[in-house]
Amino acid sequence: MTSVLEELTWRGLLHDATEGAGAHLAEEPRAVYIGFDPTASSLHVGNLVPIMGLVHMQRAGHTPIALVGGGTGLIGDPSGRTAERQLLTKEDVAANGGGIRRQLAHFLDFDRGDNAARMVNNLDWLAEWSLLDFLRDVGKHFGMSQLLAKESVKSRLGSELGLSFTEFSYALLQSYDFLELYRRESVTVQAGGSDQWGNITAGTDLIRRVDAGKAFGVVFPLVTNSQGTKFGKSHSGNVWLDPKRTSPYRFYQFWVNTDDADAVCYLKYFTLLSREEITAFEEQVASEPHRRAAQRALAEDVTRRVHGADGLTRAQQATDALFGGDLSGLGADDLADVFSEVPSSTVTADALSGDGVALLDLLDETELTSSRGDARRAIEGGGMYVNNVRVDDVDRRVTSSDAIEGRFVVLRKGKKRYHLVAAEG
RNA sequence: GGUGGGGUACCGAAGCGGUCAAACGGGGCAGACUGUAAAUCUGCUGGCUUAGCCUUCGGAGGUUCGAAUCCUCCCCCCACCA
Repeated sequence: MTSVLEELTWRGLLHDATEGAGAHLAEEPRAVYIGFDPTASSLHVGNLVPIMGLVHMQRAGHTPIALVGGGTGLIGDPSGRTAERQLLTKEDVAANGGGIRRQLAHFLDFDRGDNAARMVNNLDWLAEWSLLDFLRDVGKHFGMSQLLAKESVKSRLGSELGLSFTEFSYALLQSYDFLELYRRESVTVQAGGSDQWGNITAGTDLIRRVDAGKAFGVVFPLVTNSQGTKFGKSHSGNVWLDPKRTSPYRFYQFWVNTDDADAVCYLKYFTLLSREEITAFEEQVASEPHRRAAQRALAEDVTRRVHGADGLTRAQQATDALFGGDLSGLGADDLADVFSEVPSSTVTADALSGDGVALLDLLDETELTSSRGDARRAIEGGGMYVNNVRVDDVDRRVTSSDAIEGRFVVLRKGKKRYHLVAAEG
């Protein structure tokens, strides 16, 4: 058995662990679980740390169990939340759980003999409880002073937004999940983000009290970037693992754009590269930063895992074409291929004939600019390009002579944001 | 319930009868330099049919030639007292 906590430690993935967790995990194969909130039908890059946590557990010989909070998702976890949550419907939760399982399959092996990953849904056991039984059998073991002392509860009680009884009860449900998994699947370790520490230790306490059992908790750090801003957001919002929500191209670009200061850290977090390989990249970042070898390796590794070799290839082709600069060598078919990853809109071929259509009108149909005033300013500021040629006239018109092979016009704002306009009809 | 302070654009925060689409800072966007990085510097940052016009300063009325600024009522926050 390799020591999984040692592995997590050098990768910077270990934030805290309950006493004895390291020895417990080093001793023999265990079952480890992490809960995922089914608030959306897709996971996003913010979930990658816990996912990688499970990956490391499986590689070390433990059995990873992903719990989808079908029951708890109906309640909502107050941890790290400033306001009461919207409640999800049961149908939402069920559908979202299915999406999450498909994505986890890219990371975890669900077929591997001894320690295949498993997926469980806490709705399966939480739904069976009656309120009276739950209060008698589970609630009885929780002291109010301990519950009130939890950071997530304290901060919400102090704020004007308050905390409903529903969300307050969340810790009981999560604790009970741990107990249930301890009993039915012999799960002895729960992992999660550092914000889950309170919920996890509440679970280990419950197991000790009710079953006199030993259970452990391991938590990962919250990922930040060197700017101290939130990780996992791009200009278009969350970066999702679902290619329908975030195209492989944009996903790849998200990683390529990682700061130098964060690149090595992210390689440790999000890839399975060895210590030696990562050290080599660290040296490259220092000696020849302009090559951006670490960022490329990071983007390549993560994109391949999430979107497959095929998705990676398409993302890289698009990148080469777009950042190579010159579009003139590309035919319409190449363009269509490359830009399949990029947002697009259509215009009728008729509209482009003669005087064509005002660029401002064309931009109205895109998400490149938020208003005509915004579009005007972008052009005046020299930040707008047609077919990679800077536009210097606010009243620029786009005609059929701009359309490559009569089919496509490429709009670009700034260095990186592209939009493809297809002529139809 | 009483007293005092306050609600201004994405956020923080000035302004307290005209020169206010509203200082300044942050954030965001773009440009320059670079390496699709960071830092730095520059410009922009309500909408539109853009030398002009329209809608904004908690809400509704009012005074005035003219209101974010004055008055009335209402709503909401904060502090202290009860």
